Amino acid sequence: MPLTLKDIARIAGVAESTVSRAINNKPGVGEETKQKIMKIVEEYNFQPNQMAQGLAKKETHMIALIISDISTPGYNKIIKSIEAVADNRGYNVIICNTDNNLDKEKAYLKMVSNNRVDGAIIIGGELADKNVLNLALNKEDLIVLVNCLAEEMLIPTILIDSFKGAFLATSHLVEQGIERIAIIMGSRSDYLESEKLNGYQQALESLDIPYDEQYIVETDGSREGGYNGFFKAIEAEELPVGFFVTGDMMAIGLIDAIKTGGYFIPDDFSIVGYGESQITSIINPALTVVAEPLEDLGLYAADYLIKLIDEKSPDELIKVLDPVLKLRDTTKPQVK
Amino acid sequence: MPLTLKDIARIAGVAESTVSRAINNKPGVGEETKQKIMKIVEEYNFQPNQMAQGLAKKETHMIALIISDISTPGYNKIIKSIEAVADNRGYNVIICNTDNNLDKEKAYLKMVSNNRVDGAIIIGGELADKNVLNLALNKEDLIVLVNCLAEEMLIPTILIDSFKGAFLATSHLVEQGIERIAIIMGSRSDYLESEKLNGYQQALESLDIPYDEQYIVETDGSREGGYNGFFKAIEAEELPVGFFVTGDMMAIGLIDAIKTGGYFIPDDFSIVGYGESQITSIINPALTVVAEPLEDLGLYAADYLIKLIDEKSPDELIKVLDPVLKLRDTTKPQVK
DNA sequence: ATAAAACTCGCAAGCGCTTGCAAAAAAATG
DNA sequence: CATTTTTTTGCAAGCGCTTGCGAGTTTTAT
Repeated sequence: MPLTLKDIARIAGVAESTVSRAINNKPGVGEETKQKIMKIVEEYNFQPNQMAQGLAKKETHMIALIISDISTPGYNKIIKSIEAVADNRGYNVIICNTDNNLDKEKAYLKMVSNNRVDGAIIIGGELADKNVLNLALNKEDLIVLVNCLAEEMLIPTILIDSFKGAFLATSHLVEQGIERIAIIMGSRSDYLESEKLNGYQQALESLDIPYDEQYIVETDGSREGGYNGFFKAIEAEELPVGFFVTGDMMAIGLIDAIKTGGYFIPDDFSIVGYGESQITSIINPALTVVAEPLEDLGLYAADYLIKLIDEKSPDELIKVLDPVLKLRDTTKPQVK
Repeated sequence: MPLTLKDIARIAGVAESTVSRAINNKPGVGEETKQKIMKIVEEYNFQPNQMAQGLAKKETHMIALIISDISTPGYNKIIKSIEAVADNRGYNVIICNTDNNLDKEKAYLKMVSNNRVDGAIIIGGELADKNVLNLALNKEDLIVLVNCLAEEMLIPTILIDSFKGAFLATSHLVEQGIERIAIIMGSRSDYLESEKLNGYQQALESLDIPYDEQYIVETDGSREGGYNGFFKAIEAEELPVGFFVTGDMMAIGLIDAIKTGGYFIPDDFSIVGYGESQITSIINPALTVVAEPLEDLGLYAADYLIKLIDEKSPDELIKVLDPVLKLRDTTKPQVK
């Protein structure tokens, strides 16, 4: 049976309130008494009951981490960094896997409006459903969105600049001497995907390279999608020689397809991927990618949320992080 | 401001206690009153304050998930399945990444002895440090160990039969007509690794194949370890033609090494890996592995812990799950 | 009909902590 | 030294819920 405040108070020969104040560094307790109390707290390794504290203070020191699917490659990095800063600031993070189930999502969001957690971080795609958010949340609920956007809702959001990433990727291919570049992407209706498409287009445009709809292959984002995407892409009148592929799994499929076709990378085709799951560095050849700073993403998100909770409102509502190009083995300068 | 029990009681025109009993399905409240109350609860979407409930009942409905490193490939599967059953049974899981830091681990374990969570699941390697466990835990603390062993401590444990897995792997290689099999493994001092070594030996022995210390390569378990392991292994007098490699990352390194050496898989060397991170199915050639039923692992662990919490003590203290062989492309029958 | 048993329900205490307020003690002032 | 000011401390209420117990009500048995 753990010790209680009362026990400590009795041992120290002071009132509970004094102990409480001492522990929480509140003013109104003499230096001497404080020392004495802290020594006892130390000695008995006293830790206040979080439930009671939560009840009294109406804060839980917990944040919810709402994700559609924990196993998404790369997300573990985000989770890890979120956990790290949370832990560091005295918060626990409880993980909420929604399996893309709106009901589960709503239920989890309810946790924040019911003050079961102090706030929530929502990661990923379809989650930022406006209706769901509207329905489940109150005005004063604290949440931050990561890598997804709930337009018009004025919800703090951290995201990685997909446009810039795509721009980088495409420019890089062009710099290698490639002009016929196909983009293998997920659904255009996904905001982040459409941003990538924009970046791709802009890059081409700014380099005076004609843009050709034939080179745009929309897939379901899966490995198979990438695989089939290759064969779709090479149906174009002029064979594309560069690929910008917007997702890890698609990239893997694409590489499979290219190899299956008997071609070589990067000799026959150059590829730039997008994302930074471990996988891409492991496959052979190692994929040149636009890497997302996932740790930073988690870091900012957690920091932001905790600032919100501590009522130190952060500066910007939307924080955009820059991706960086990681050169590996799927691109190389073309010899003309 | 969320509704409270008192509000509901007022609305329903009954006492708080009655509402409480109704909500918790406790006896002592008439069917009619109960209906009425439940209707109101429904209508107002009332959810009891978890803090208060926790305080009063001394249970938190939270379990801690203590892991050395969340990003370990494959662990996301365990986490996901744990979260799934926890959610299903009305528990939240809070994740605790220790970074292999014993102090952090101790701190997290304190959460259970301080009743901040109802129990904990500890996943993975060095965590089951007897001293730490002893120090941090009380007799009545509820924890279950996953894939690690705290000998002599009588702590419920779920693990995957490494011995059997290694046995399977080795036998499979032998069945392909391979006799000179090297094992690329992590540290012998790791319990699970040593079990794998045992399984390997036993398999050879049972098939009357001589066992040769030269074929045993101990590494640090990393990708580089696997890479270097290959070159170490082929120093043997007689070239091994089969490899049993006990970890994903090592397997990747090993494959790299073999390719670098200009050899082909599975023509020159056959490989059986161990583990079931996504990675192994993605690399080329896809790795034949002893797959660990990670989802089941999480599932059992969570179920076990919650049973413990609900005081329905499960049958066995130690549950051993069987791994299965997944045939892919790194082994094939040898033509003699 | 009345006594006994069986339910239903409400009162009130308590879970362990925080915090406003007042009392007591210490320090500063005239 | 008395008085005011400041600091230190303790009392007690309250956070929202659970639960033992007793009062009130209904049912069953006699």
